[in-house]
Amino acid sequence: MRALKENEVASLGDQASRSGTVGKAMSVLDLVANARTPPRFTDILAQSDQPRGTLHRQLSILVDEGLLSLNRDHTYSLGLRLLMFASKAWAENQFRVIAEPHLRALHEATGETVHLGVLRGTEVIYLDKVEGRQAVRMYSQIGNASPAYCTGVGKAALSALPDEELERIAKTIRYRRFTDTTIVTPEALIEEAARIRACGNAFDREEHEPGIRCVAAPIHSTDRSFVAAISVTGPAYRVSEHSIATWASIVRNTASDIMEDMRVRLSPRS
Amino acid sequence: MRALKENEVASLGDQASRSGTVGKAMSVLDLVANARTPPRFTDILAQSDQPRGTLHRQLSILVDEGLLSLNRDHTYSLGLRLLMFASKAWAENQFRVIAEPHLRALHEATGETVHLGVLRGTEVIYLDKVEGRQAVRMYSQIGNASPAYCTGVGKAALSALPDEELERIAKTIRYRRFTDTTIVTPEALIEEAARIRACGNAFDREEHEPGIRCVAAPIHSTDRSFVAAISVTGPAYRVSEHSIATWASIVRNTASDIMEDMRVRLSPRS
DNA sequence: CGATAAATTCCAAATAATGGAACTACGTTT
DNA sequence: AAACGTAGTTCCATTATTTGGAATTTATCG
Repeated sequence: MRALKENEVASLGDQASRSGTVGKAMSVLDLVANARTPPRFTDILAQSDQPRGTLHRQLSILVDEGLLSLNRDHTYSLGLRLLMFASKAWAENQFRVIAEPHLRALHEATGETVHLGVLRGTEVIYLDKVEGRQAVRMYSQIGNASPAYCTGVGKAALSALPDEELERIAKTIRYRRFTDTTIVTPEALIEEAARIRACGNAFDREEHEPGIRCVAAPIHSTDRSFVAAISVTGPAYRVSEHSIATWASIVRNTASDIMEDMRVRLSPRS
Repeated sequence: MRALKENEVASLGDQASRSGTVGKAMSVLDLVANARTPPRFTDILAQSDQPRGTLHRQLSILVDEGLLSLNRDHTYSLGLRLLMFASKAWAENQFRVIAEPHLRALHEATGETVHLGVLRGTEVIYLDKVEGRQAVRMYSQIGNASPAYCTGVGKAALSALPDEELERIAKTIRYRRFTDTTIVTPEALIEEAARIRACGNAFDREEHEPGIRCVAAPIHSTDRSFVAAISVTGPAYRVSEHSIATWASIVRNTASDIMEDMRVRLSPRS
């Protein structure tokens, strides 16, 4: 059994395998989702802390429910029902709906790719994306989770958290150096958040991927229980430091327009 | 408790609320997903056959797991974790990956929107879409479920089912007349499937939406345990009956190319 | 402010999940 | 071809989780 102490904060971010049946089922889904290649029963068993019989039954249930699919070669992949759920989750997400026209406007103004991401634990989940030529696959990015500490959207969102929350999360993160400029300590991250609060923008200066530059600005609900961010991103060869600096205020303004719209449209009784 | 007889086929398609804890949880998700507007606790309670206490705890668990989110006004919406799962489900779906280049080629050849959908019970779920101008929102369609009996992709997929399966499903469907030409009886649907089998193409002649025309062709695994279809769709004002007829063979050929690719790449040990 | 409805908490009873072991299917080696 | 090993599946008494009615707290409206 998974050692899980009294004070189980079990905050999301890592694979939280709670005591409940649903939680266990989700842990199994996570295992399948995070596998490099569709795992076989034994592969999942090795990763999981559950006995054979139990795991097997859980998998069967997930397959029956359409959350997993069992391929002919006995490997498991995520099921189509998840797509159905996600499609509705996305289409009906009020925040996304409200932000959408602003994202389009921001794209018009800058000509570069615009992202909308929300913070979930130590990660940002991309909720929307507006780009010009559809060079990359559509659906790409949306739903993707990236580390918050080394992306423009992520750092902007973190900066909007209350101090204690920020500190707690900064300590929770397991830092990994992606490039020379990646932030790799809680202290540096908290400092960076202070800078972002001061100027209103987060910058990603090739901290996650070399060759990618980005300006972002935070968005939050009035009580900060919900934080998100928008960004403009582009390849370094096309987007100079100067362009980035120029866009900073437009991005900030777009962010506050979105917040204003949220305040109005998500007020008491909408 | 939900009356659910001995012979509970409980085939998917309608909201299958099984006995298991996970099944119940998914039923709750379905209720939220199918609500017109984010439901409050009481709204869900009214739809659900569960007692207050039980339902409330289930909702709490789903919120904790990130499958639902509880908005400030006490309404529930689908959670972001579903987006994360779906994003991986989509990106890693082998069938979709294999089909993708063929869909692109088909779009090049026709200039109209190409869809890829798989059959799930009485519905088709759109797995991919290739279109020219990104007039409509990206993400649109993908993950959407539509009735199989009145869409090109759906009818094509149904035609690929073994006879007994087709018959069983034809009887399960609850038909609804969308337009003048909508098929509304099991018999008519089975006849239509026979026609599709004979010529290799399904046509949607404004059966679901007026003003929309479509040619489709079925795709299936060798054992037909998995059936899908592709289609070319366009507005009637731009796409004549004649264009549709012209594209029929290209669509069929694309479908068989995809099947061939599947046979090769999804063979015993890939 | 008081009244009413909605949301949340509680805990003994009911039920579903557990997990070790036994069994089957399949592919590999001698 | 038989024996072996590995991967997958089934079984059922035990155990832990879910259940659900009622009581409590919190929000909403006149």
